[in-house]
Order: sequence, then C-alpha cells, then structure tokens
Amino acid sequence: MSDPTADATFLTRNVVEALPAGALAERMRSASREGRQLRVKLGLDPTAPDLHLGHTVVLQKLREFQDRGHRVVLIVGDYTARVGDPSGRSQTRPALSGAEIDANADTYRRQAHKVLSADDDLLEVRRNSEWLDMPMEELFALARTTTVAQILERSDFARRFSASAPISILELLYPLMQGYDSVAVAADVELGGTDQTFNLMLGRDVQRAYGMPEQSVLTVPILTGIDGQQKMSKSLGNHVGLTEEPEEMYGRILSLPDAAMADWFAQLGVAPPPAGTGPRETKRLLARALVARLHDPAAAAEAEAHFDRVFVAREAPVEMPVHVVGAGEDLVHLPGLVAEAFGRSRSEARRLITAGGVRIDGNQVTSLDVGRDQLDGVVLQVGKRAFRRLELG
RNA sequence: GGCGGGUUAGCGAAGUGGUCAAACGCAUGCGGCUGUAAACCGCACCUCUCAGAGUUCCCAGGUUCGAAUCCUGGACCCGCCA
Repeated sequence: MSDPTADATFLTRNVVEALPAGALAERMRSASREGRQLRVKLGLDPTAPDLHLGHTVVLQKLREFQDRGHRVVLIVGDYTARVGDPSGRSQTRPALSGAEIDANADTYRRQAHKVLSADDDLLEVRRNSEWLDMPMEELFALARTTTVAQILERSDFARRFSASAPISILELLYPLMQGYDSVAVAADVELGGTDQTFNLMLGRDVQRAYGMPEQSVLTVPILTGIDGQQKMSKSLGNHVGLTEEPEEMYGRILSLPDAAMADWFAQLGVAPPPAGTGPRETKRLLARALVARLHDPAAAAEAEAHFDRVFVAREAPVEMPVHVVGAGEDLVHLPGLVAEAFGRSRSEARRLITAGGVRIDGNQVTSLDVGRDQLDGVVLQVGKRAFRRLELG
C-alpha cells in the first residue's frame, strides 16, 4: 500500500462530498499503520436485473480503492429489497419476490465484475439476509438507536410528512437496516450516490451506537440518462446497460444531448478532448472511450465503423440475420413478411409500411405486395436499425 | 369507529347518459431536417387477419333503446375526525 494521505487525496477527487472532512485520510493512515486493508462498502438494491452506466460511476470509485489494495464489500440488499429504499421516492415501493431478488443478485455480481477486480482478496460479496433476518429483540436494539426526529431530517421523508403523504413504519426502518449493514461488515468507508447521503451518514450513527468506529462517507454524482434530463434509470429507459452490445452502446451514447456531455466526461472520468474539438467529434470520442472501457478498444472501433456505415452512410450492415421467405404465391404480402421477419404483428407492420418506415435495399416501400422474384438476396429494413437479408426458401 | 374523496390507455390527465376507442400533455415508434445533438415539422400509438372487426374506462350485478358516465354490492387507494 502506498502513501495513505496521497491516496486519500486521489480517492476524494471527483466525489461530491467526503464526510466528515478529512476522515478518510485519517482512517487510511491508521489502517496503514495497522497494516490492514480498509473495508469499503457499497450496497446494491437488487430490484432491477441490470446494472447500467450510472452504476459505473460508483463502481469506478470502488475500483480505485481496490487498485490501492483495499477490500470492497459489495452488499446485495436481498433483505432490504423486500422493503424498498424510499430515497427520492414520493411513494411507497412495491416489494419483490424472493425469486426475483435472487435472479437479480446473480446478474449484479456478474456485471459488477466488468468494473471491479474479482480478486478474492479485494472483493467480498455478501447478502444482508445473512444478518438482517434477526430476532425481534435485536430489531428493538437497532430501533432504539435512532429517533423519529433524526429520520425526519431526511428531506424526502420531511416532504412527505408535511404533505401528509403516507410513510410506512417499514420505510422508516430502511435507513436503519442499511446502517446495520455497516455494523455487520465493519465498514471503514461507505460509498453511494448523492441521493444516499442521509442513509450513509445515519450508518455512522448506528455504528457509534454499536460501539464501533464510524465509517467515512463518500458520495458520487448521479449520472444523467441519455435523455440528458433525468437521472439514468432503467425504468425510465434512458440508460446504457453494461451488457449491451458494443454497437448498441455506441449508438445510444451518441444520442446523448450535447448539453449533457460535459457532465459525462467529468463523472465517468473520461479524458476530455483538446480544446477546439467540435461537438460531433467530442461525442464520438466519449462513445469510443466508454465502449472501450466496458468491452475493449477493438470493439469500440468496430462499433464506430458499424455506426458510420449504417447511420452516416446509410448502408446496410456487414452482417445481419437471414430470413427465409417461405414458398408461396408469386406476390408476397409485405405486412405478413415484415411481421414474420421482425417478430411484430401484421397490423404494426402495416402501419410501419404506410408510415414509410420499411425499405427494401434502401428504397422506401410503397406498396403492400411485392413480386416474390424481387426478394431474393435483398435487404429488408425496418426503421434505421433493424435489418434482415432475405432468401427464398 | 365516523365522515369525505378517489380508481380512465405506458405515465399524467379530460370526459358525468348517445356525436367515446375515449380530448390534451408526456413518453415511445416511424418519417422529414440533422451531427442517431438541440430546436422544429408530419404521421402513428387498446388489439387484430385493418376501407373492416374485436375488447375497454377497478370488479360483479342492475336501470336504459343506449352507460366511462346513473343505481346496488364488492375490492383497492387517499384524506379528515375519533
């Protein structure tokens, strides 16, 4: 392990807040003296099956800790997911079934490895059902650590409370459970988005109540989605999934509004281009860098080439699935063909054709029927991105 | 326990007996312009084998020639009072 003070300075770069001030450096120095790793906690709520680019902001930061020899403790909130984190929500959240949570937890772990080192010495993955499935007596002890006034300090609770909106007791318990996670894994540091500030800080109070050193808290920015408006979230459909194909990923990043680019560079830690670079090239650079990070540089280059070919030059991609046109009449009914080839309904296919969204070899289709002999080997296209090469069967 | 309000398409939200598959906005899809940017324009957006047909307005039953709209019962949500 290197110089702890310098490390702390490096690690607090690009974070929104490091609380309390100087605590991280101090903790790093004492850990260094004792010759032990810091335990750096991140809780993941397995309510959605996929991680996205927004999650990489915090994962990237965890990776920096790992690179300095510290141990990341990922907590899959399988137990707390049954409550639902009310942070930033105006409504009570629905609970998930055990099976859904299990499935999500699994994919989380796999996806997190895209950014984190999987080295056993540097990564520990736990589920909070290990300790939160506690006797009521222990729950009482936990509940005693915090007052309602403390919990109501949190702005979203306060807002709902003053608006007379419902707040369930279960929701009030959520921050306590998250805090108890910190006790259970003896966290030295906990990371989270800025929307987690309250929960992270409460974790300190809970730790103190249990007679243990209080964790240092780092909050990272919440990444904007590709709509440039709302925070990135799968349910808003404005996300870039970590498991997406390079081509898809590249394309989605390019659709980011210009106004949001600067934030992305800063928050995702991509080196910005030299001054004077145009917005188009700047965004291409961003997209290349991110695809390279989540896949590899070769994939990024290929994705860009594919993009240029399909969307700039408007040509068909090099490779595409083949659809075999079944034997039949001399005249082929296009709605049926499009429906079959792209898995849509005939009605939808018909609408697309009428709207001018279907092309054959690049030419907009205007009639609903086409001679069968004109379909051999041609490229059938729906919209800008879906292609099938046709073959006669 | 008492009183009141609510439940309409992916979301928000009109509609209070026929002209309602249901205004409008958002989101989404396709097209145009373009840098898959912004802004803007056009079309589509319950389902389908689409000049037509089918199924809707929390659920069940009823009134009526006719109901998203009226009545009865039920479910769920919310508020106020206790």
